[in-house]
Amino acid sequence: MALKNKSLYAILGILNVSPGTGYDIKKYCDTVLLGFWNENFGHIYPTLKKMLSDELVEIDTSENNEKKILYRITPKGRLELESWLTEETELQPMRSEFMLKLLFSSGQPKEHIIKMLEDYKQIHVKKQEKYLAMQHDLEQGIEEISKERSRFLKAMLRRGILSCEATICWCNETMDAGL
Amino acid sequence: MALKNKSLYAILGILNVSPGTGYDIKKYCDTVLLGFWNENFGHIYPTLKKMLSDELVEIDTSENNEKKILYRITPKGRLELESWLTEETELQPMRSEFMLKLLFSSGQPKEHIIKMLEDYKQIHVKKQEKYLAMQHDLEQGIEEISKERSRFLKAMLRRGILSCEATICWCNETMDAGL
DNA sequence: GACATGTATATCACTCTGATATAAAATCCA
DNA sequence: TGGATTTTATATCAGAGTGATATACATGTC
Repeated sequence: MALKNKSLYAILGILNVSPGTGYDIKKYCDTVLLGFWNENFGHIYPTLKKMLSDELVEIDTSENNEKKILYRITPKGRLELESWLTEETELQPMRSEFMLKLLFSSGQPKEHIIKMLEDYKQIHVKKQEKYLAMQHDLEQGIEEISKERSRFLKAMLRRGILSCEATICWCNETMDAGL
Repeated sequence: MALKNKSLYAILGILNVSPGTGYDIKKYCDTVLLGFWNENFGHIYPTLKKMLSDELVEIDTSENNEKKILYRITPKGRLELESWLTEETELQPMRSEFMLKLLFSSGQPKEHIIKMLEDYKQIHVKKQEKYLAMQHDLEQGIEEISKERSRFLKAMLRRGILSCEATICWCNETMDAGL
């Protein structure tokens, strides 16, 4: 199977919520997707152009702001999104620079390894706090979202919180064990 | 800062354990690194060539198996590895296709979403079982490794186990909540 | 002896990344 | 009012990283 452009599906999914510019798509990834999906302009714009020629998206001409290009998903695009949504997801390979570095740190002084773990822990403590705050806001209903979508967002937040929890626990455990 | 070739550090770290071929490096990633670090031949071979011209590695001519190219880390390479080992590690962005798909599945039938979660859970149950078996083997001392390195391997395994645990818990919780 | 698997190197098209350039509009604040 | 900064917006580039594929010899096995 040929390599698949995954950004295409992210874009279809986002435009299916509401039409938007390339910039909007990037912003959506950085906020709503809670860091679970990274996207770059250097990939968004060329992909949008390709999607346009493949008729998966079209340009919304209602708002003709010269510079701004508003994309909308087409029925063909919705079909493509649906087919991705129903197909099985394979686990993608990981590249954890931290874990790589840790394994090769067996010769490093103990204090340095403890510092590594402490820094890593702090990053996840901060991340978890951010998720908890967002969870709180979502429960207070500060932002206007449909009940349906809010359930999915809550599940994603919960995932982030549990994942940080596991990492923090592991850091503590590993530091207590003396490496 | 320019984009950094991380494979270079993985290769330096591996060759610092013992000299090896490009093939050995790939095998090390697939086994010892427990899936925490993915590497491709398509990147290993060109990177090794570049490292050779940068004098970070050299060719071990003791075993002249014609076809086989045995690389060894140089003092310059060891210096480069050391500098990477002591510098801070930033958290790299994530791309979880599963989480992306989940968020866009709010319109899908409930049974389909439950199946998605169940499949995802099973993948992590299997993965955790594999880690547990390896942990058991390591404790039995089946493989010959130094005490020092074994401590680091145990920490990595523990990380994998806890991470799977968190994912499995989240899947159960999310399925029980009915979405 | 045929067939499959493992070891080994290499290349290709394509995906993805982060830096950088450019410029207009909105916001800040003094 | 005006200057400075931030936000919005598009675009390109070199280089990192991916997975498929080709080739070929060695080893194991049935």
